[in-house]
Amino acid sequence: MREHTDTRDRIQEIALKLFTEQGYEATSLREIAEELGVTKAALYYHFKTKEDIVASLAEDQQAAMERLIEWAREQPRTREVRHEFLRRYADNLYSGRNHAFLRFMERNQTALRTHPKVEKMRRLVAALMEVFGEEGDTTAQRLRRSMAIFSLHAGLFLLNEEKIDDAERKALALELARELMDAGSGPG
Amino acid sequence: MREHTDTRDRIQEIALKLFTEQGYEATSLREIAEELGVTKAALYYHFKTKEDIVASLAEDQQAAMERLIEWAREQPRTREVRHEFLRRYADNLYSGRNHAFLRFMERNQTALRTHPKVEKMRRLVAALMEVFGEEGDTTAQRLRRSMAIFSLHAGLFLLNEEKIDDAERKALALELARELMDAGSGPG
DNA sequence: GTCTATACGTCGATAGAC
DNA sequence: GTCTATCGACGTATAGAC
Repeated sequence: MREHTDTRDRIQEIALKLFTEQGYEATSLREIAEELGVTKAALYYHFKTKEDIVASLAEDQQAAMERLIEWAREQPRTREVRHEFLRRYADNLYSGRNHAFLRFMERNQTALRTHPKVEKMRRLVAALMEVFGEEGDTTAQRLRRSMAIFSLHAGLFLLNEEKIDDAERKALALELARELMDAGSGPG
Repeated sequence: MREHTDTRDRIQEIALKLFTEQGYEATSLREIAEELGVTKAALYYHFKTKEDIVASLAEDQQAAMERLIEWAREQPRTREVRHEFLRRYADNLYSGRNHAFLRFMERNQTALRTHPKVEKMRRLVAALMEVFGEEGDTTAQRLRRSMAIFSLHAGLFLLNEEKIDDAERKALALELARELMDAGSGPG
């Protein structure tokens, strides 16, 4: 599909790290190149533009989220399915670069507001929040379902001072997400 | 205390709007000046630097939050006090520029990470989340108290598609915040 | 694939006239 | 208080050698 060099992967890794730590606009291609040990021009061999680096990062995560939404739509509307849905999303989040990418998105919402792939990701997150929504739901229920997804995102960084490992963090965030999801759904 | 011209106030208003909509770094002083109908140089008469505009916006909100934390520390640790605390914070948030400023902070976390007044504000938000913490609290409880504050911040923009007014939005966010705060506190 | 060199724009900020 | 004019630094991006 695409040529897959080590350098390309390292650019993604370093870019995501610096974008998250310092901000998207505040991070120049010069900085990325420096940390990588090459010049700016080398980056342009692997990526057409700065935005293109973000696009490449969004692509993997997008596929995973689309698959999860597709899965959820085919399932019966039961409490067990909703819990399994949250578990799958948490597994996805807490593995690989996925959580790092979502944190980057959340911390740089405005800077990335016109980025097509980021807009797509925002719509997918919104879809996650609504996939178990039904006709007669109240606004109070919608709020709780949204906050269920949100608590998974927030879990990792809200508890960063605690002396616990990621597995426990994930379990705690997931437990709260289930409570909120149950409170935001009808019976059954 | 300080000379208080109309222009100074309009600069704050327009800057906060553009910073929130477009991002802090993505908004140039030229844009602010243009929307105001003056030149960049005029801005520099009212504010020493770009960061100084942010600092001025933080100051009002900081005072209100410090007062609220001070108040909470003097109260007995009861359920009624915690609910009153949330109500006061929500009143503060949903009035004036306070909520707009916090949204701006959340959406531009990384770009503002080294800004002294913004760091101070982050510490104050953390203090709000911990002000009802006690010695033997579990991590699960801490997470719920944090999410209680967070749900007040999130309430306004998570429900932006709903056809309800701000008063109802506030009431719904407050109700969820109470649930989370109760779940994150000991009995009494 | 990576380099040097550079084009070209915009940024924040300042000097000095009015 | 606001202007014109300008500075130096840095940004993204490209051309062309190796």
